[in-house]
Amino acid sequence: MPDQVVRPISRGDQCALQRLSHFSSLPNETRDALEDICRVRSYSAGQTLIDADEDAPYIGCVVQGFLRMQKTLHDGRQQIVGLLVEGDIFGLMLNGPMSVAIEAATDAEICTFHRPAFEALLQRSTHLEQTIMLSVLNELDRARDWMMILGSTRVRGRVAGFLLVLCTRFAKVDHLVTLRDDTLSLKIPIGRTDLAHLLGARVESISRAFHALADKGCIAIKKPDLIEVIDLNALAMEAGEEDAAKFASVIELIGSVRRRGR
Amino acid sequence: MPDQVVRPISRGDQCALQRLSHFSSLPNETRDALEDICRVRSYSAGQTLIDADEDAPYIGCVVQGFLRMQKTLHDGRQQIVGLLVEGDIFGLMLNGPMSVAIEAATDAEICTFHRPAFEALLQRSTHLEQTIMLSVLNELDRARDWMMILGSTRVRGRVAGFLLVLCTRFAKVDHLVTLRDDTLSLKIPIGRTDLAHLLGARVESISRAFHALADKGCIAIKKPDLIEVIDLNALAMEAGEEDAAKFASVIELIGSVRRRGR
DNA sequence: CGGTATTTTGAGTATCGTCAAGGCCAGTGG
DNA sequence: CCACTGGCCTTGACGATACTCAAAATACCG
Repeated sequence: MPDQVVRPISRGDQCALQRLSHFSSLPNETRDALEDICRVRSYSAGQTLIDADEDAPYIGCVVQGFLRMQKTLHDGRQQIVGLLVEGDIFGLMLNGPMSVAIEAATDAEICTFHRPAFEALLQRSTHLEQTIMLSVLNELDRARDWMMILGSTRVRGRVAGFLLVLCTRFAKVDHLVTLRDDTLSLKIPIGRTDLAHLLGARVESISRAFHALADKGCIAIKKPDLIEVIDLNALAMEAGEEDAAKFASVIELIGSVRRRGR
Repeated sequence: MPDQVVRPISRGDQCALQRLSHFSSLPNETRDALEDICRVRSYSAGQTLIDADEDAPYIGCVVQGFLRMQKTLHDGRQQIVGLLVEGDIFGLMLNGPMSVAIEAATDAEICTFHRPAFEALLQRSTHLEQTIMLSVLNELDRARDWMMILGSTRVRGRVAGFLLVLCTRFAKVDHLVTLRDDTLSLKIPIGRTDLAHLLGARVESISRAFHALADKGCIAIKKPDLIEVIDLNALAMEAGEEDAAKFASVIELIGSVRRRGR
């Protein structure tokens, strides 16, 4: 395995920090200070960024790619407790070491901040502190979304819920969600195995659930990791979602992104 | 249903804010300011504190009792995404209304803070902001614990995991966990129905899981809501927990509390 | 003591986990 | 160019588990 690439932020990267929505609203001086203590690291899929029960060596912010937060049980079973995407901040902790490991689910690029320097900056900048607070609150909300999904008794429901979360929370990320000729396409960023660990099921059940949803006419499986949403309402129904209304806005959002993009 | 009781903080309550571990470390002036904008409210079991998708009218802190955070699905199914206990803070939100409803699971007493006043105070006191940050990070950690539990494929495992969380995270609360003559007793603060909503299963499955754990010699069911832990290791095994070592410390903690208590 | 809510039990069916085998695809090396 | 290989996804069969519906037992409260 090649050594991870580490380099200071350079001219080409400066837009990187600005691109992340969290930091774009910061005053310039704070952002400059952040860039000073920022190093860019590249990881390849499968690499471990932070071991469980290890002091996180730094505070990180995902620039590109997907990370998985996971806990391992004594019997080797693994449970994914969250996905980190572009713009997400990790490595914050209360006191002791955090209890989750962080691995690259895909090739990934992240900004890292030396912990003491970052915390010092946090003290000085109320703006930054609020930004971080928002990030944490947002993550808490996402964690509750995962709980909702895991609460579904049927695996079909959990997979449907996952797809809907992809449509909403991850809509703005990369090119995961696209709308083309009125068909909504989803690129699933993680493999079936990870999906199984995330949704609390076995790989086979996940596979069967996908095909069951396809048979019901909710989705079409173009490739294992490329899903077309045929009937959003039916999908929401399977997930037990309260209302498909909130997805209409998503569609609109996607549409506007597309219009803006070309 | 009787009107909820609302009253300003009074002499007898002043210890309440101090008792909450979060606030005890605050500088006196900040705590005084908090007490100025604090009102005590009492709710009885089943009352709704905050509706979903409603702007939380205040920021709250549980003084006594249990609250449940829950989301309701269109089909009436409910999923509990967290329990709030003594010392927990709720009502913080990022922008829009929060997406969870909060109800009293038992009779409860809470401190409420007028939102604008609280947020103003938050601006002025870095100490308070850090306190809140810790609280949120802690809650995030708990949410991940719930995810771990929900990830268990067997209901038995989820119930076992719930009992262990009760031993650890809720150990310091009220008199939920007691050690008497070397037997560890747990008082389960919520009924089977809520438990089912929390663990993503049906009431009947929860009941069967309890009795299955009893048959295996892990626990003894004295009353439906009163459990004796017979074999902590076996329980941890059922939950798939990494290591029972971390529970040894809990036992010790309980022991010390008991010693201190009498 | 009665009345209600909660918990438990039972029987039948659907779903899922498990084990095993097969298929698809990309990269490798002949 | 093709066969081979390894990883991932899918499919099938079977046993274990959980959900559903219904009813009984228990606890709780006045």
